[in-house]
Amino acid sequence: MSTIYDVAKMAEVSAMTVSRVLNNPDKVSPKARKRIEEAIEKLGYKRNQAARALVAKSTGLVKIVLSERQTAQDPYFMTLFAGISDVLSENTIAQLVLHDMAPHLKCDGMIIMGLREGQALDLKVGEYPSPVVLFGKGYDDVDWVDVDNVNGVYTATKHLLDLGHLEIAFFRYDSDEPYVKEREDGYRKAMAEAGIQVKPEWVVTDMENDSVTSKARALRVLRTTNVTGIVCASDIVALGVTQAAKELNISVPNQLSVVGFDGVGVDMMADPRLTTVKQPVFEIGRRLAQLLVQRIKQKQQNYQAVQELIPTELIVRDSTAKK
Amino acid sequence: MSTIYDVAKMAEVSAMTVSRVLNNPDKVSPKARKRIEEAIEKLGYKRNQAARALVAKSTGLVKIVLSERQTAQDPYFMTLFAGISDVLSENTIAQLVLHDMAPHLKCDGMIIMGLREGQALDLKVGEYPSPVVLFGKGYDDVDWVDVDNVNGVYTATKHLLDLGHLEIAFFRYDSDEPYVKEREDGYRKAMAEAGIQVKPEWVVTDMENDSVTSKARALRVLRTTNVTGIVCASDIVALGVTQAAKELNISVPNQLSVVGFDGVGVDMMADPRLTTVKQPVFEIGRRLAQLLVQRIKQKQQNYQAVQELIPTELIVRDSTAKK
DNA sequence: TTGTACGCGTTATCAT
DNA sequence: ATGATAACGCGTACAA
Repeated sequence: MSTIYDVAKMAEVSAMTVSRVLNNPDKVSPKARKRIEEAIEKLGYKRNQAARALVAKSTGLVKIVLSERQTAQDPYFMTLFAGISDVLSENTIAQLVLHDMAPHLKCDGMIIMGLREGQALDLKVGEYPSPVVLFGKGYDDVDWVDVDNVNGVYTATKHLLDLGHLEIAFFRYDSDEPYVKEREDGYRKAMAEAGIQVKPEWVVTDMENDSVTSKARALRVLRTTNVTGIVCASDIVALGVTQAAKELNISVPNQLSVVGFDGVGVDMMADPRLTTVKQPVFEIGRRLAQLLVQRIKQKQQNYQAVQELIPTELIVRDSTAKK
Repeated sequence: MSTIYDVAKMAEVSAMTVSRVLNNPDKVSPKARKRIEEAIEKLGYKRNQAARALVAKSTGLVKIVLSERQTAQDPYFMTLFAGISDVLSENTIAQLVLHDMAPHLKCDGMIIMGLREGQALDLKVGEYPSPVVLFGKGYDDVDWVDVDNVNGVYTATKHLLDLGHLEIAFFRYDSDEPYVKEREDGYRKAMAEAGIQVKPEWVVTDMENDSVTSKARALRVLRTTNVTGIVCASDIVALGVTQAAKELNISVPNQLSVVGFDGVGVDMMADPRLTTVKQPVFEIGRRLAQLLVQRIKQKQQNYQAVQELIPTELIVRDSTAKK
């Protein structure tokens, strides 16, 4: 593998001039530049990234941290990851996917999508030498990008209200992360605005985000209440609801309207296809990475944390109808 | 950021001894080692990967090359990618996702899943300084991993034959890649073994792997032939077939049995759920990466190309039944 | 067991 | 516009 010295020798200049052609071409005379470029071509010279990184004190590497649950099984995180990867690779930044912060490993930046169970994230400002971007609301003084959960479910609930539904339930599940609570807030906000008192039995929390669990709950609720609309904290929950309705011979959407949340594939697996609140997951991934790349390039100056809420989109399909 | 020299100073040894603790801990006296480890801890020392790479002439980087079509929109490639990423990251090898081979960029190895349209892959043995693993059958002297398409469809066809079907069609599509042809071969093999003459109108090639195209074709074929079983070159094709059957009031699986191929999500979106030939996509991704990592570690010795055919699994669901 | 000296390929600084 | 030199942090050969 040839080096700048080989190129320099062939072009009869010093290594420094070769380096200039690579980095500041306009600071080299056209004649010399042409000779050098030819030599580069002939020798098949490739920049040595390691050497560049060594002197630049950069690594060209970004860590992507996610919990074990956030894996290939989950199309949500795969899409997010694809978006991130897209932007990073555009910028020739390599990525390493990890399940913890791997503090012994130097990098130019980190995107944290989740941590290993039990690993609390404690980031203090400036504690990390390289920029960090979080997926999901985090500390006030750290950059993050999140979905606008409140507005998403608000819109979904309003959709049902507009269709004439009055008795609308919200099916949520337990989570240590705040997004489920936010979605509930969106529901409550829409109901309050419509002047409808939310009955306690309408807001049901289950342990798992899982269609079997959800189906069981739906059977229970549909038998004991008069709800005609159900807003779900996820498409998986909504899938369970459609299954329960089928078992009870309740027609969706004629007798029951159901709205999901996420829109990453499960929504299409339900029968009927779900009306859902779609997250622009790939775009969110891209945004996370863009923010980080920007930080890496601007290097430390101007540390006002950037925090963005990405809007969702209500996709109306076949699981909702007029009351 | 501290270096081995800082650690050395604090531990009152030479930098060399620190380096030994990092690489060959057993060649250092326990006392010195303990002091050094404490110093590392106190200083928060992190190895400089760039410096290591520079001297080791390695990059710690692998390129993943895929075509534009193979993106986030496609769960197949995302899953494959997730498998690759899984193994590489386990081995602390960073990855860069590209749409061409980026020859100006040095790396320790490459996994090629596809190339930009029109970019022919011409790999000559030993031409590439770093190891390459291909997804899909490639040159004889290059490592590759592929799905066992022939056996996959053979099994699927045999499944229909075992259910008593005799007039079985194969719906394929055009592709510049050989896998569709291989799937057809599997179909023909099973039919031949069963002693059934394949009629020309049974093997239908469409331009696109697309459910709309496929639906149109299915309408045509179902109207003009007596087939009771259709083996499809992909789940997307099979999805189109179920849609056509619904339109013609042909019951799947009572009047028509349909088998798909892939098993990456679309199979669950069809109504009824498809019997399909499932590829272990994530595992294939892992295997690709494992092979590459092995090559990188063993560095050039023993260059017998490794070529693996990964078996598929027939998943019987609701789209096939006895004739 | 431990240390010295040098090289890896590039770039920044300072000179010419 | 161009070049000489040092420095980046680590590993390896060799020496002690």
